[in-house]
Amino acid sequence: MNGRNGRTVSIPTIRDVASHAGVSVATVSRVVNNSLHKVHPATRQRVLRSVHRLSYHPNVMAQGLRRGTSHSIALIVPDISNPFYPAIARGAEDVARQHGYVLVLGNTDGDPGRERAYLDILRKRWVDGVLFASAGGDDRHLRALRASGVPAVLIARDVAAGAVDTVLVDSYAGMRQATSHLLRLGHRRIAYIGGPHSLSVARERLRGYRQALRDFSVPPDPSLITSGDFRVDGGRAAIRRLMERRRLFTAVVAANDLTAIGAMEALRSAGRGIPDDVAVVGFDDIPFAAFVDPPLTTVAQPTYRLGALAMERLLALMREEAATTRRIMLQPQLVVRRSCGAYLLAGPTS
Amino acid sequence: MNGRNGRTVSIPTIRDVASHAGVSVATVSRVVNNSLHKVHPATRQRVLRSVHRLSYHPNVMAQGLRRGTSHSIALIVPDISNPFYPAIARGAEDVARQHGYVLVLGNTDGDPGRERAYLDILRKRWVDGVLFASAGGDDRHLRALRASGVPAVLIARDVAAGAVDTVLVDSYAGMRQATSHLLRLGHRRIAYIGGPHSLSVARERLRGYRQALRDFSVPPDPSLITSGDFRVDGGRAAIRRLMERRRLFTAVVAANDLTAIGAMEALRSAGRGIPDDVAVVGFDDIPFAAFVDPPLTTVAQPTYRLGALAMERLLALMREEAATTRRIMLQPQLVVRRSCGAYLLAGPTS
DNA sequence: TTGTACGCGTTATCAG
DNA sequence: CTGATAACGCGTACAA
Repeated sequence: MNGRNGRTVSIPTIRDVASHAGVSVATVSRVVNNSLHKVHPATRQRVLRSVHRLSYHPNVMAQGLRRGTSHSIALIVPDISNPFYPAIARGAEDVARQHGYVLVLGNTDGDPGRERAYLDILRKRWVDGVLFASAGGDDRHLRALRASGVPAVLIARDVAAGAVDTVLVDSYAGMRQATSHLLRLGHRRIAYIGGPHSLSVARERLRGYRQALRDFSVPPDPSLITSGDFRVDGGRAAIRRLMERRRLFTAVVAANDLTAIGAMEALRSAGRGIPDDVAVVGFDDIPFAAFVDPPLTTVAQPTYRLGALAMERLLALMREEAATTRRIMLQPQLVVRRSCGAYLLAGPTS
Repeated sequence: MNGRNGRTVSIPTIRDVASHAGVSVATVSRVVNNSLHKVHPATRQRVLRSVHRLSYHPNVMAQGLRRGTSHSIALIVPDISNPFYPAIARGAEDVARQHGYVLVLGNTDGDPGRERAYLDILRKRWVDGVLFASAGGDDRHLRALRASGVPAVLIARDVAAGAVDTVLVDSYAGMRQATSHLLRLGHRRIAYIGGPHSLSVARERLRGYRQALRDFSVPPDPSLITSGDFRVDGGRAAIRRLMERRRLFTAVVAANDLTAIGAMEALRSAGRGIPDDVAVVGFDDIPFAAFVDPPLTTVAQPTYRLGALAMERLLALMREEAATTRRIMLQPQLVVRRSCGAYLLAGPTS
């Protein structure tokens, strides 16, 4: 009887192995843990054979109780069904699994209360580390996390307080790259539809747009800079505003993909061609730019790598190889799907 | 010292609470576990106060070791970055969290070896239950799982052997509904682009198409029934084949969204209008039908509910309320985004 | 109604 | 090199 559902499958313990091999539990433990403690090769073989014979696996719970470790790592995101996160989760899980850890997934909807609650739960569960995609710029939870001593890596979001490891995508560089592409194609009057100013990614993207103009010595026209809400409606509304005010532009840069889709829609229904007439650029966080019509050139974010790298960093932290806290910036990449100059780029939009 | 990273935050144990409240550990245990064992109201209050005062939380590891339970549930999917799964994960996690469980996420890429390996890991970890989205029709792992006594619920896939609880979306009904809609609009020559015959969902969808024709007394034309690969290319190729052979049709039903997109593309580049000329129907598993141009009417799968329901069923199973193994079929819903008769429907495509 | 003491399976310390 | 044994924190017979 092992307490599992009435089934009476007797799972072998370290003691079973010990008696089967005719040694003590201590020796078995030393063997299975590759302890630096010397153990006679012959004995080791005997033990190993018994382990295999009984198909013994150490009880993770007991190990955890003893070592204060659970061999599990949490990934906390606002919402896994937001298309920005699944690839991150996949990257993180792949690396975790390779290192013998399992991934615990938590959704917070970006609600600070739920974020805090989850962090509490994880502490209770002796999670060995946390990958945290916070929603807001609020860093109090991080402080708490830090204080509790659980290694943590922040992903996809920037936080003012620099005392925590971070892995994110370079919004600034991405948008600079996208805007430069339009400029190289000859566009000079490029409208910008940004995101909410409260989000650092939105601010960074705008900065990238501005820098690109500067690079090409094009004076920025404030009347072409408007902002949306990272949703389709925002893009639609922004274009309508621009057209009502009779602004002239030959291209549009949108702060994310949904905004770009809204913009394209509004442009089209106003009778302007895409992309013969107007080039649209967005910053996409949803991997479906290829299926939009017309298919959009995309500055894709390396979300899988982001997850994988963050996990690797976290593991390093857990091994105490964390000499100093780092801030890792991944570069998004321009994926040209058509030559005419319409794009999408990507970033979390919640 | 609690073994966590050298931090010396002393986490209170049940003994701390006991001494703080001036009672024995047994009493504390009885209180925090709402044991049926009688305990004096006054004593209970004292204990509760101490618990709160010290912010005591039972050590999950120790509980687990003692009770053979981990308060965690695994969700095993082929690939979380396949857009069909994130909403399922979200639904499952929401329900799990409400019941005090955490969700462990695993990706198998549909590889039987990896599926098996993961199931092994989970057994070792004393996971309390498993939500399993197998890739193939292979049910050996399920047998193994079943044999190990871990409660399990199969999701999104059908499996021949009926001895396991299953929650899935009714592919047959969905496709019948979609096809009927086209028939009601007056279409009679409706091409069908199916999925790989090895997948039961593909077979079910074809069956739904056929039934709809029968419902309307339209004799099925075998030359209009072709098959794809659940990818964009398959849809494209299928349409080209049909047109090369000069088949006449006024509508297309595709077995999934990507196929439908390919079909639309091929139709358009052949100079046929969408949807004025041809109505396209797919079965979509990727929630972006709204962003395709023209936006597609969709028979959407209730993936969130699928995850939530499966988790609820699993919890019932774990509470041994599983009188008999059940097979729960969720109905997909037609979401009409345009009146003209172009659609997408959804299902897992891996 | 409350308390004592054992065991869950491991690991680490200390003697041999 | 090996073995006995004391924790780790909790739940629960059993005794009081």
